[in-house]
Amino acid sequence: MRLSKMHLRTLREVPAEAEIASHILLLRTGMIKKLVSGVYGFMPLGWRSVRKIEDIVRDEMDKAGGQEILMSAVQPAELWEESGRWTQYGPELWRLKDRNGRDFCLGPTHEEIFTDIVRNDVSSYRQLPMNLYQIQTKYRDEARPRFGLMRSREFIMKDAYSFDKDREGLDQSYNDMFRAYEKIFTRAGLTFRPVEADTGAIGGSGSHEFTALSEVGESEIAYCDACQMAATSERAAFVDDPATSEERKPMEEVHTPGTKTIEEVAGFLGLEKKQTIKALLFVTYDDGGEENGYVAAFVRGDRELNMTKLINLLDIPEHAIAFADEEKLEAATGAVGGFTGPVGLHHCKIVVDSELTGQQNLCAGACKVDHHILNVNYGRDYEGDLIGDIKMLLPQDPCPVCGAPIKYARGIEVGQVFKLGTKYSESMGATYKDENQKEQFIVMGCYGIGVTRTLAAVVEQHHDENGIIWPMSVAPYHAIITLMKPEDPDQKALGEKIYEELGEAGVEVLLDDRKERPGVKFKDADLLGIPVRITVGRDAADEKVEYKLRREEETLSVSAADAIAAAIKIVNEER
RNA sequence: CGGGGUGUAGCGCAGCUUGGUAGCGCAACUGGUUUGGGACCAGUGGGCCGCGGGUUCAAAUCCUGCCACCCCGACCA
Repeated sequence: MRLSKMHLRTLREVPAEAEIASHILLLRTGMIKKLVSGVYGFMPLGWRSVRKIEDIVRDEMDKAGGQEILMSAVQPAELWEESGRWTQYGPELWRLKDRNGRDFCLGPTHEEIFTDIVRNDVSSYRQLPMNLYQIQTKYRDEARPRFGLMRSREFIMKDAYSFDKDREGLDQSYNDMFRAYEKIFTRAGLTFRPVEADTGAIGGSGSHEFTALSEVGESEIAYCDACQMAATSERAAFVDDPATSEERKPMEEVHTPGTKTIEEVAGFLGLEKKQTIKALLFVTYDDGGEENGYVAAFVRGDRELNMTKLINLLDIPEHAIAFADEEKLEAATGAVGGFTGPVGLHHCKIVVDSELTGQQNLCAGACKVDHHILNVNYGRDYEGDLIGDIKMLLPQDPCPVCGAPIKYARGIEVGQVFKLGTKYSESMGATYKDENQKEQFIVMGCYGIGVTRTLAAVVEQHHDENGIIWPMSVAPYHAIITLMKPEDPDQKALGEKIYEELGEAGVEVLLDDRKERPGVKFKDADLLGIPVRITVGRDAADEKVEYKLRREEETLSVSAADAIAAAIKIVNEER
């Protein structure tokens, strides 16, 4: 491609709307264009990189036994009603009506559609296992689109679904996908980490996220250097402090004026934070959005509540719970803001962190203004409706696997794999006949990769202050030939010759033949970050050029023939 | 959804406090001089000043309602 003919518009200045490197650089290189908040279009260079990622994904998916299909982004509400997600999914589901008032949505994901295909087409164990995937535009009406392609309302996703006879088959399919994902992200040039993840609203029994490490990432992962443990912060399990066997003392109400926070109470009474009980109060909503109950969650004073774990324990959708309005709650349950404890609460579901059941003589709120109770003991003084691990694993806490101190890192979630099990096949009736002519539910898995988010993650990990530094596999072009003076006959001839020969060798090459000053071309070449850079200038008459691989490498003065050979070699090694 | 900020030429911004009918840099176009790291000179074109309502002889500027966009938080298969 000749730059003089290409639709390319680079920006000299940083667009006001962008804050992080990938967003700034994708806009400055003219690779993406914003239409409205969270909706982007791809210009020639941007689209080429998207397709590079798609092709890596296709290649590895096909090798892992997947078959590519393409379903519509428009989905009828009926299927979502069958699975129960039409009401469960919440406002992120982009809903629309046709002219007759019939309900549809733009697919945020396609479990219902793929389950529907398979329940119609699959009837025998002989047809299983099967893996179908598509690369397609997805829609999620995000509350807050952010950072360009990182969190957008329209984005390109690869979604795959596996269909197996049983759990063992699913485990195999899941592992195949897991390995394919490792290859895909490695080929895309990402530094990433697979981490155990929560299954969220999509449901199911097991999941990993593939997280590209980055400070600007929105995912938080807890990991351990001493062993292989790595999990999202909301998923990471916690091993409770060992139960103590202190003698249980009688409860004692104490006057603790103005001590609303754990720090204040502990300080006032001369206790450690771990000797207290922290209360968190929530209101829950039914499907119609009406309030239908209260929840009080209790964790040890030195712990933090993990909302995801709480929601999973309660087994309710994410949007069905919110922090409670204190005054309303007080009338209904006896809770008092800042002085709520598990003793004396009523009309309220009580959720107790498992750790509290083994600890003696703790201090809790008395459900009475300016009062706390000492020596509260689980079993004797209060009980929970639900008991489980509802606390965050924080940095320095002991690793649940090996006990070493936990570390935290941030990252961009570029892919996720789920074991769905029979959640959708049961709700939607997807069955097959086994060898004994018995009807069985198909066991499913689903596997997503955010293609456009992966592009953003690659730029986030591969750039410097002058521009993008593409890995070969994802670069829009492999090489760029810069003509210093395109009107100089020697330069023009040599440039064209190199352009020809590289093209014939299968190298994707740009020829910068624009009538611009050298500085402009160099700045654009830096910004675009095409890996192989060949500059044709004053030594063109002697068939000599400058050759450079990426910005960190040295610039070499070599013959045109050597530059061509070097370019072909490196492109074939790294593509 | 809560808090904060911003909307003026394709991009980046000034003007608004103190109303008088819009300006700078970059980009674009013409001519000339330049030519190895975002050139220079001269000239040209381009604006419903986010949208509506109000105050006023007069509104980019003051009042008011709405909308859009960005950031923090809530939320996020």
